[in-house]
Amino acid sequence: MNSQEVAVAEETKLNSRYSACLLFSANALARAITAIGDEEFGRFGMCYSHAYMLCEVVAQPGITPSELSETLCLTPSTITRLVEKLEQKRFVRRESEGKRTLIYPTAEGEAIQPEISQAWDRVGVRYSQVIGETNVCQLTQQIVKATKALGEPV
Amino acid sequence: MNSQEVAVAEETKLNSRYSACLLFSANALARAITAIGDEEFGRFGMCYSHAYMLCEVVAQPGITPSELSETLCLTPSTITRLVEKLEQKRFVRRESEGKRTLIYPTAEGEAIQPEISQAWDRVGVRYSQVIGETNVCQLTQQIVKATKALGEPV
DNA sequence: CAACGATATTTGTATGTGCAAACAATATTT
DNA sequence: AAATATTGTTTGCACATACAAATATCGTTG
Repeated sequence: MNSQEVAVAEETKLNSRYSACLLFSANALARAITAIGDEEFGRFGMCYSHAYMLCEVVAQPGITPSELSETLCLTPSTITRLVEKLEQKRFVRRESEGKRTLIYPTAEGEAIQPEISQAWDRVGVRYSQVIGETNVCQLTQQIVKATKALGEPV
Repeated sequence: MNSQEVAVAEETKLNSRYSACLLFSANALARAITAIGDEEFGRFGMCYSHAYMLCEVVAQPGITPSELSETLCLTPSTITRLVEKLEQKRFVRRESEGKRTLIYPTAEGEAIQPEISQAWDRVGVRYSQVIGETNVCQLTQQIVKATKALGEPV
């Protein structure tokens, strides 16, 4: 909290400021972390979601959008858009099977996946440098816990 | 981590999976928290950023975009867009002063601000219900710390 | 087996956000 | 005092994401 925020906190309830703070810092953290990711994956013309998605497709050829939606914590429609982009870059291809869609890596996709993995490693190193290795684990665990709690029915 | 992710983790380096996990869960958390906020502020046709911005403008009439950018952890261009929307809703007005722009609340803006504050309270209550009161504080502190660390020059 | 409900995916539309460039005004240097 | 650099704000463009509606297919029930 900066001095301005503290001043505001005195006028209103501290409790609500905390919520505001959590909301903002959670988004700010996500943006800051994403920035590091995008910096690494930008050279492939990807964002972190594409990068993770490609790894999943290589690891599980024939994976469906629904499964990806679950794994990536993203809406099916978002998955479609991400797959489109990856398809346009010739890293994956789609195959219709009934009402489902199976997603397979192309040769190019398989070829580039190791580089993507290396980029993930670099991202990890950079997090640790900035946040501290133990903090990364703690933070991740706490965030995962909170996210799970929020994901459950209220 | 679900069973699929665990399987993947065994194939690649665990370390890099942790980074992936942090990146994703940070974004997932931000989305989940934002969803609660938007639910409360949606009735005003606002997102949480508008809501917080309006509170800041009421608290500090004549605040500039730069200052808001600092407080809200958002890019100046984003601030411009948010102010435009708030202006269009007649909650704030802009006044040019040299190269700066001063933002003032309108009467409507001042009138609605208490309702917004109440919405912030409700958001806080809902967080506590789901995540747990003590966890909210811990999580917020840890996130703020990490965000600050990431904001500093590397 | 035909009809209807459930599930999987895609498309249309909208939004918050950021980057880079364009302005506009102030500050600094020569 | 003129030229140049710096600072503050806005605009153009792009992107990840979500929601709601439209399709398409599958499963189930009458």
